[in-house]
Amino acid sequence: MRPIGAADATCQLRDVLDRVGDKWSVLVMALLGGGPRRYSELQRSIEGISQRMLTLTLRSLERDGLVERTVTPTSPPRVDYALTPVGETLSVEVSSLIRWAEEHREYVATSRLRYDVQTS
Amino acid sequence: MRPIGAADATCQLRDVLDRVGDKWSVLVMALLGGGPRRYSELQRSIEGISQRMLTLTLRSLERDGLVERTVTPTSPPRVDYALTPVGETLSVEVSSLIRWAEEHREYVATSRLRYDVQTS
DNA sequence: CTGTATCCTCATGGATACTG
DNA sequence: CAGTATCCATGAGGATACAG
Repeated sequence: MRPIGAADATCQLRDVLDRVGDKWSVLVMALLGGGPRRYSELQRSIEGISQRMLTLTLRSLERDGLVERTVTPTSPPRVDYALTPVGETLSVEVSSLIRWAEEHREYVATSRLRYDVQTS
Repeated sequence: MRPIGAADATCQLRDVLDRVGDKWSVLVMALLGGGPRRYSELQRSIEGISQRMLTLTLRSLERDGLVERTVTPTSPPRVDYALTPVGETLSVEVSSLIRWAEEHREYVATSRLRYDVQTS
């Protein structure tokens, strides 16, 4: 069996997983799954994200062809972000991951407590 | 609408997503989804993981109640790792994420090329 | 074989200030 | 409003050596 995550030319699983696994992409994708959003909406909706990271995250997602950026050159400018068709398919996965996290965070918290007690 | 990822006591989405989003957990979970594995099997199967990170990843997953560790005190010792029932449910999500990555890595690669060309 | 212990590097990402 | 530019701290994670 070929090692998983092998760094050869055909399998750049790592590349894609790294992007999905960064700190903010999952949350951004999930939000855009609910429809297009403006830059400021995203910033308000995502607790704790800095301007810098929101921009970097959106640029990466755009670069990967998952998000589309639309500028309306009014004054002040308006920029909307929306999922591309492929982005939609990823947002489905991502939403289901978030649902898992919500459904099991209590179990995880309890497990951690027990583990920490037993190993201390 | 309450911000997603809010850091209050009831919503520790961040906590769980951080664990899932680290560099190796996803791959470990996916492998264990195929059944119990020995420490050395995991190390061989995951391209590029260091001993340190494999151990840390397994400890975290165990702490979260997602993986169970079984020591057989032979000489040399044998240690098997298996998913817990809740771990199984996560490994399903994770496998489906990996499948997405495999199915779309070509699209992502192409998108990146185009983006880099256009913005250079 | 299955780890632990150190050391050290580098990239992630936060804070802040500034701009069209 | 929607960014960019800079600086900087932190910690994730690799390399290596050692141990039960």
